[in-house]
Amino acid sequence: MRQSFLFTATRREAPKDEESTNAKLLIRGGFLHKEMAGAYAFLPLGLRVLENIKRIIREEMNALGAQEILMTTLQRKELWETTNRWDDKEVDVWFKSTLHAGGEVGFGWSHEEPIADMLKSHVESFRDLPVYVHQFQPKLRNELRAKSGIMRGREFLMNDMYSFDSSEEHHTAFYNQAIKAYERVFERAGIGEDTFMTFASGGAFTKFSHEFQTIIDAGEDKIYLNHEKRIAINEEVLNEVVLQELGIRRDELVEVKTAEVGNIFNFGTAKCEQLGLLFTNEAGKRVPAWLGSYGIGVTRLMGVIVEKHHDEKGIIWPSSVAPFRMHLVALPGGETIAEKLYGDLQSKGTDVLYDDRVSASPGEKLMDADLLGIPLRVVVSERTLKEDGVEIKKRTEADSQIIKIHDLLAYEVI
RNA sequence: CGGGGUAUCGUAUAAUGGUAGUACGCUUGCUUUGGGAGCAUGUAGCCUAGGUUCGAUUCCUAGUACCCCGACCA
Repeated sequence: MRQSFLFTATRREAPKDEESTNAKLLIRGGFLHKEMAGAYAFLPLGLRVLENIKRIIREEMNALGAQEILMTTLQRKELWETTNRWDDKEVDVWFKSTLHAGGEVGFGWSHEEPIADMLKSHVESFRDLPVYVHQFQPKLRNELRAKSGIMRGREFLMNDMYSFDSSEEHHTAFYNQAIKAYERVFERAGIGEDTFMTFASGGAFTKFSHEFQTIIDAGEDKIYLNHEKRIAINEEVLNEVVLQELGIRRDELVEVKTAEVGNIFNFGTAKCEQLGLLFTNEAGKRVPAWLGSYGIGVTRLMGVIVEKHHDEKGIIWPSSVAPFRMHLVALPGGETIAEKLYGDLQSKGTDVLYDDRVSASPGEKLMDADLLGIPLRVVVSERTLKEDGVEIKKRTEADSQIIKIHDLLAYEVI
């Protein structure tokens, strides 16, 4: 893409109404537009990043055998009443509205109920199970306080997956596979090293749920972690019994601040029983399915990546989620060759942003390149052409090098 | 929802009970070109409603919006 074509502007200064690093940098770079507190629009560059994150998640969920669906944002009051979760006293994040035609609707903050209910139309027998479904759904939550940029919004994108199994054995096996899949997602998204599966409170159905917590200063959670053993415990379940069960001593754990990027939850058969998602088993009996619920805050994940990967100059995208793999920058004297290279790179299929702006000064272009954080910067200028070359510099590194022009096309962009 | 704070050109900010200034941006022109170029030129602003006052962007009250801490959550 030509940068002259991109309608978004970069900003020298962060908006005064943003405190969080992720929002400051993403708005300065033109990735995001703030619509209101807790609601951000994704502009072309931001959308590219978001789609890259979604692609990683989608691939891993597909590999688990989950089929992608898209449920509705509008939800039925009656359905949520069956699980006693319509009342604002039970769920305090509901956005609700009334229909002109009469009746009330809710805006989806979760989709466990609608999905389980929907499956009643499709699951009759043990032969129909397992069913694994996932979706990328905007969630609307009437939070009392939105904060931390896209790490905690009133409107955000979630990947939620649900597993319906016919037996505890199958259910547990899938649950454990899902843990691995989640670890791969965070690894691929560039935060694997600092993301830990964390034992958290399990609610009414099981002892534990499992959270995926990323160490980060801007985090809202506190966990107790043993790096070597990679055991992490949310402070909400930290007690002697749990420590003993996990075979770890309190003094082996350190307290760290984290952000929760994922959560997986075992509902057992209770939720399906409540909702009447029953199937006929081998013995001809009607029994409830085993339900697992698995969430990744996709937009939060993007925020966490920025919090994790930036410096004072801007964002440093992991290449797996970067809006482009290469940033081709034409500086004075290099315009003609840069044009040609852009054409060649495009025909080769390289994912490249080309700074062809004639109005921007060299300094401005270089500052913008750092701010946008594309992994590989390629500068073409009079200076590099004297050596019959282009300058390449990784965003993660301070030093640049000159390579020959014809070598650029063979350069493997990672 | 409890507590604290803020609101001034597009952005970031300053000052002021009586005429609102600066920087960046943007316009136009000339000169420039490897870390947000220079000179000139033009452009554009006091959140809303009440109150106090001869007079309010400024003081007071309320509202609204936004930020932070807490509580709650991907």
